[in-house]
Amino acid sequence: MLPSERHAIILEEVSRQPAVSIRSLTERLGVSRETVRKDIEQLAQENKLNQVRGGATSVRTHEPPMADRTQTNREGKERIGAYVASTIPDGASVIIDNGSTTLAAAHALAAARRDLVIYTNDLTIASILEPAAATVTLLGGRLDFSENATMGLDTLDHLSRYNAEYALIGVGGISARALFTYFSLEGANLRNMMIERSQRPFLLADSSKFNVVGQVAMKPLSMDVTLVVDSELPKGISETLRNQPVKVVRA
Amino acid sequence: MLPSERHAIILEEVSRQPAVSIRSLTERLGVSRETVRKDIEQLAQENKLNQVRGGATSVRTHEPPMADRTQTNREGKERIGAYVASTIPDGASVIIDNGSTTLAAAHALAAARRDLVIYTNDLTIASILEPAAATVTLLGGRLDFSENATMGLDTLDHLSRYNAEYALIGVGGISARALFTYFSLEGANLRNMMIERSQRPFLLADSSKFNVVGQVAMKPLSMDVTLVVDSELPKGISETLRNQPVKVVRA
DNA sequence: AAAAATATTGCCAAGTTTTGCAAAGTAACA
DNA sequence: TGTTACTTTGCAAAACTTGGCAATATTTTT
Repeated sequence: MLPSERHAIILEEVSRQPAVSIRSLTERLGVSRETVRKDIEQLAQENKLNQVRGGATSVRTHEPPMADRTQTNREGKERIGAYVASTIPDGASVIIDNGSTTLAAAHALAAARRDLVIYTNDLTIASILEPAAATVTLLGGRLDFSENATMGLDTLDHLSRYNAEYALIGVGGISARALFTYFSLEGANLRNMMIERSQRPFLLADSSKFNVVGQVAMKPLSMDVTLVVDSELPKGISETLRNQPVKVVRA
Repeated sequence: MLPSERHAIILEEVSRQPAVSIRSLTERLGVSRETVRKDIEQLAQENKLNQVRGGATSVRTHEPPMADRTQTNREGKERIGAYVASTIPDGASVIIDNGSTTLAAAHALAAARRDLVIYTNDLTIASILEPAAATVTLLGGRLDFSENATMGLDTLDHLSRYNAEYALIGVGGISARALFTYFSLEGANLRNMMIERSQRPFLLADSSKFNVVGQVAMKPLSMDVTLVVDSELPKGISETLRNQPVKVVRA
């Protein structure tokens, strides 16, 4: 393996992903840790990438604006994310919707898994999952800038062509009165179809969603789903769920 | 083994792979290290390949990564962008492909226009155009991370449902020999359809694309297009264009 | 939550291998 | 014999590996 070859490969990796580790590069390139480190050092001096502890990051400033939602009950979202990442095996196909909880799950997947086949309407999630994905398919449609995700009939139509093993779906609210609810019809329709298009759908709801009622209810569940929560469900809700094909898991 | 035979083999190897080592060539050719080195030295002088320590690399197989391309001939790209922004009226519908030249055009449009209806496969362009757009439709498909754009059959299929007044389309290269070329078949197919799907297609080519030949040629033009350039076209190219339905505009 | 144990990483200094370069040597051929 | 093409040789420079150690993260234990 020629030095110039290595440099090209390193740059390619770092342009495809936000970051690469020295560890992974030593395997990929078949050279020692030090050599990789020096390669990175060189490339960093040419401003082709940023050298960071343990590896390198891409030089481009591609930092999407993070909504406030990401911060509410962050720890709970991370626990939920870690749980689903441990459940989904390498190489699985996964549908992921847009939202702050699914974003946390995407982070966990990106760190833990490989060779996933991803379908998502969320641009941020699509970018994050690069290191863990064999392919990422972005669902087309009208772009909703506040969500940084696609929406609308085109998105539904595009999704309808796929089938995946897993689906990760956030909820707008979960309550005894209306069960799973969302804040827009488009969002509810999309999530309904995502459930139908997967063999093992996971609904993700951190505690900030408990007893929240959105304007649009989800269609009655036609298949078994797993609800992943970060803390115990309020009594009323868990009792209502008994009559539903919902298995509750506490992460 | 004749020198010319060796040269042919070396060039073939280097065109098949991004790089070859002297070591591997000595085995393949059955000659000494020094002979191979001198062969490479000669070929490098003829610009048939690049000499690097330990071997040789192909003179250019891939399009340079996006980060670099945005910088090459930036001023020219900006002039082209300003021109198309002045041509396209408020409220128009526009198809835009992914690329550094179209990115510059998107910047200009974002600053100057209102209420546009945008269709694009480029995530960066989609984000940039938020202030200028009534709606942005992102074409779905497999995400190409190096381009930050969607590609593939799904993208073609999604695009096929739309019609727009304008299209802004970059080229990989423009030459007298092969006319408009791209560096991937997927990219060429997508651009072909973009032209067909618009009433007034614009091809954008800054001077860094002149006399560059990509691997894939564009389909013969079936309708009138406007080619926007930032400086005078080389003689050979402009003469070849006389027989084509191409109107050339210098921005 | 703090502290201790463990693992990872950066950096440096040998030591080894590979490579580039130049000069001398050899073989083939007219 | 002289020319050309290639090989061989020798050496210095560059590249790569190895091992050690300190700094920094991470995990486990308390």
